Amino acid sequence: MPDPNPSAAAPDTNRSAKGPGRNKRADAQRNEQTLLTAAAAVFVTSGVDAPIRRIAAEAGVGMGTIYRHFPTRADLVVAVYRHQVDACAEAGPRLLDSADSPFAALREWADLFVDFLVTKHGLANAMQSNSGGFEALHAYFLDRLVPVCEQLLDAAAEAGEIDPGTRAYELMRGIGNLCVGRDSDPRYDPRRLVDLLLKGLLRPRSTSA
Amino acid sequence: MPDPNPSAAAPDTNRSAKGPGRNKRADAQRNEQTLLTAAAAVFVTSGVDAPIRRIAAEAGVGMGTIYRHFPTRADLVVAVYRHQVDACAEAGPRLLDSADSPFAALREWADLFVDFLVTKHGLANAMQSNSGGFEALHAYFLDRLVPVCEQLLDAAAEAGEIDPGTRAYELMRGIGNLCVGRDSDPRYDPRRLVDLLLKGLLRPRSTSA
DNA sequence: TACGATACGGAGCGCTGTTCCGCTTTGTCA
DNA sequence: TGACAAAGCGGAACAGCGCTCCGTATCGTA
Repeated sequence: MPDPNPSAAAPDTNRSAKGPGRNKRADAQRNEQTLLTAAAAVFVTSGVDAPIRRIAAEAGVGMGTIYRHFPTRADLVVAVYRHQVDACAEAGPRLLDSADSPFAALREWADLFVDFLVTKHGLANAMQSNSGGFEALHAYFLDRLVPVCEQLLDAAAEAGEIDPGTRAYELMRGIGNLCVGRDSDPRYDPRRLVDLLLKGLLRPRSTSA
Repeated sequence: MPDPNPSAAAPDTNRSAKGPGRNKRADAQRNEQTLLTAAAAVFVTSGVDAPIRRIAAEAGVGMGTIYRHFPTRADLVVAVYRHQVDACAEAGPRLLDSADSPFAALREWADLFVDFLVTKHGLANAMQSNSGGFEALHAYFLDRLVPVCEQLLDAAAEAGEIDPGTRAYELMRGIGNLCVGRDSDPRYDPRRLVDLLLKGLLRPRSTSA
């Protein structure tokens, strides 16, 4: 959690009143984080309509805890969304350090990104009402993630692994489009196609060039 | 789930093969009609997601009867849709005979049409999957209803109640658009606006001209 | 350490979709 | 006409869900 954003009274972009509890008890804060992670995992496998019970079980908490932190399903989905955006954004630089190469980092990052898209697409359905808030979240998504993706692309290009020229927005949108459709048709695995897309970025290996 | 659903496959001009059961027992045929009428009424007040129990109660039948006739909710919604289209189409000429004037007939017809739109809009949500079948149903809707509306408009124009020129498709689409949104906000009553729209067609009464 | 305040867990309620089977109605045939 | 299989009906019963409520456990503080 690199950005705990402690007690500052600054005009916080958001969460000033609702976000990760500022004055909450330690266990409550822990549970909130646990819930966000667990919900994200469940969303990936069962969609954003997964039973509350299942999410509670995954997190190892009672249902009451979920309802206390996130009174409505939309609240939970939105919170997971933001959490995932943040996690994805923070993962970029970290992967760049830990992975074998910038391109490897990009592939790992894309994997996280695909997980996140499940939540993102589910969000649209879960928020048919207040579409205004949805657009704000989309803007947040772009602000945070495009630069990270850009950074990964640049690093890979600088390392000579891929040709420069492909832009982050375009790539992210392409990945996003590959992931539309909530069916679990075994004949269509978005992840496989995303990997293909990424491999397409690669320059021919020097051995063959 | 590529379900081999025969009802959505062929947009049969009408009931030649699937409609009100040809070889069914008399009581079964009666029940099917009763159900279609009852479901339509419930849809208007509670939307297409109304509990099956409520529809069964409205029709005065058991739940088993609904499931026997319409295995899935989509089946029921589609059947109601067709039924409503037919009813609306047949009501046009009848109202022209029975109402005080062609314009009065048009207003009454519009009232039926607004009821029907609830089902129509619900249909889009209920058929997110096989959108192909949906387009076929929409075509059926246009084929059957536009001519009827045209007839009503022409009759009113011929009687000198309204100015000629307004086309049926445009009017129907206008009414349809006034009815979007499923909220039961008391501040927005589509029916009131539709009535306004229709009054707008009227020529000034001869007394003032 | 002692004691509110805070948060937790999950049993319980009411609602839903869906199935299943004993009973009723219908159509037919002698 | 009466009898009898087949077709159809009703609704109890089951399973799964969202959501609430309150006795209990944990935390932070004096």
